[in-house]
Amino acid sequence: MLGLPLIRSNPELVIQKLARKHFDARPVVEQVLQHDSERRAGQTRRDQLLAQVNQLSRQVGQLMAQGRKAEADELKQQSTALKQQVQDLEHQLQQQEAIIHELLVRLPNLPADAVPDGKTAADNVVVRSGGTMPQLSQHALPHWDLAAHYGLIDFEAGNKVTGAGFPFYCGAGARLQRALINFFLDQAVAAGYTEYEPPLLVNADTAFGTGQLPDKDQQMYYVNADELYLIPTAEVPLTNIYRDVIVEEQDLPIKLTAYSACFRREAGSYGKDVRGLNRLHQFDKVEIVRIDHPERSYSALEEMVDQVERLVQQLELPYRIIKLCGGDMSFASALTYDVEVYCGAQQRWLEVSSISNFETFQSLRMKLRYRDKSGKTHPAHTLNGSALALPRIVATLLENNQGPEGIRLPACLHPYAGFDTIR
RNA sequence: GGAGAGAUGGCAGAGUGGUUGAAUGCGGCAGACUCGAAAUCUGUUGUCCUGGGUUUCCGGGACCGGGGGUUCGAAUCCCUCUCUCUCCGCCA
Repeated sequence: MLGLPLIRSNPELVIQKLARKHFDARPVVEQVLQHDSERRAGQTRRDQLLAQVNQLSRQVGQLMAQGRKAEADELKQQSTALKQQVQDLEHQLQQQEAIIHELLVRLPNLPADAVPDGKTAADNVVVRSGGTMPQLSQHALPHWDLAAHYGLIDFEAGNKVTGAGFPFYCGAGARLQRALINFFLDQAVAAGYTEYEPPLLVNADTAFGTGQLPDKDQQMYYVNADELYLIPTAEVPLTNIYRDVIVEEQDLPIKLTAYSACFRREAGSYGKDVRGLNRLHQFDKVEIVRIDHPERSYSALEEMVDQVERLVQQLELPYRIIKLCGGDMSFASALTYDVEVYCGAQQRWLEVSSISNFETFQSLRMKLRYRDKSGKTHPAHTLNGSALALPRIVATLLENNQGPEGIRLPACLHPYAGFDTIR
């Protein structure tokens, strides 16, 4: 969420920047300002009254110690009279704080200045691209046909056992999953990220901290009996390790990585978008998370993009890196790069990674701060990215590398898979 | 799942109604000693909200797991929730 001091000191800037995300912030900002000034006035009054109460209580204590009970009783009555006022003010303050919080939580993050103008995905900007486009024959098959032909993925069994979007990987297909996960994790560790294995279920505070709650609750699977959410990405548990934490400035950056299964309800998706591996309810992903100093967070973002770029290069896939425009960015992000790979048989670009700087948006929600040399605390910047999400990588590897002898794997995967071609 | 114990500042650990934001120790920071370090000594050391001055300043308030209550006054008493530990049961 945005910080109250920012809104207080520069409401027009907030409104203006959120307009670039095509969000009309004016009504919310104005309400925030009004409730905030009322709240502060209320607090001042409450604090004054409480100071009196505290004063009286101290005097009562002294009088009692001296055995001057009658005088003490008189002061007690004065204090009791103040108490009702304090309680009323207290109640008002709590209400006001709740309202302000509700309002603040509805405001998206401000886009960075580097974010391109635009409303939809069509306005995104291709930053750079690489790799060579596959030369496939007319008879090239989409990955779902290839997966069936080589016995790599059993969609039907998944449908029966769970439902659509929960496939089984089998044989070389399962082995390929494991190979990719290990390759990605090894690469992340080599880049200085500490490997974690996170819980797959998280509580509501955690889901709130990274911004999944309250607005994206329909995208998460929810376990009623225990009030827990299945994670849509390892970002959620990883970043929340640092919820309510103050880190020392010299300990930044903090770099975390984890493999996890990810669960998404994907309500509202349909058609070719959900065919085969294109969009699943459960999928595997290696995530990288970084907590960094505000001055360094944008160079950190570039580093993370480079890291992901090296992965798709090693996988020998044609790719492009895209900077999302204001209208296409997520609620919590200040700047997002997507990495897409070209999937030859389907003849379409598929998003395999999304790398974002959230600046202080998540930190303010989860009270993640760092302490500078002078001892002051400031919200840290948080970033994360997929490095990488597996299903669309698998789809693209299968489609682009198909040939008469089978499906070739890129060299980087040979030691991990234990084979170089799927036959 | 059953029974019991507990949750205090970065850590350890006192504190059962009255200047207690909280003893003591460790750690951290600053200073003294030292060529330097160790040891020793001295001082200092939490977070958040808020008023005023407005770079280091001065005040008010809140916070001893979360929430609620009793009281003039609660870390201390009561209720409730969560979590941790020990024992029993079950189990990968």
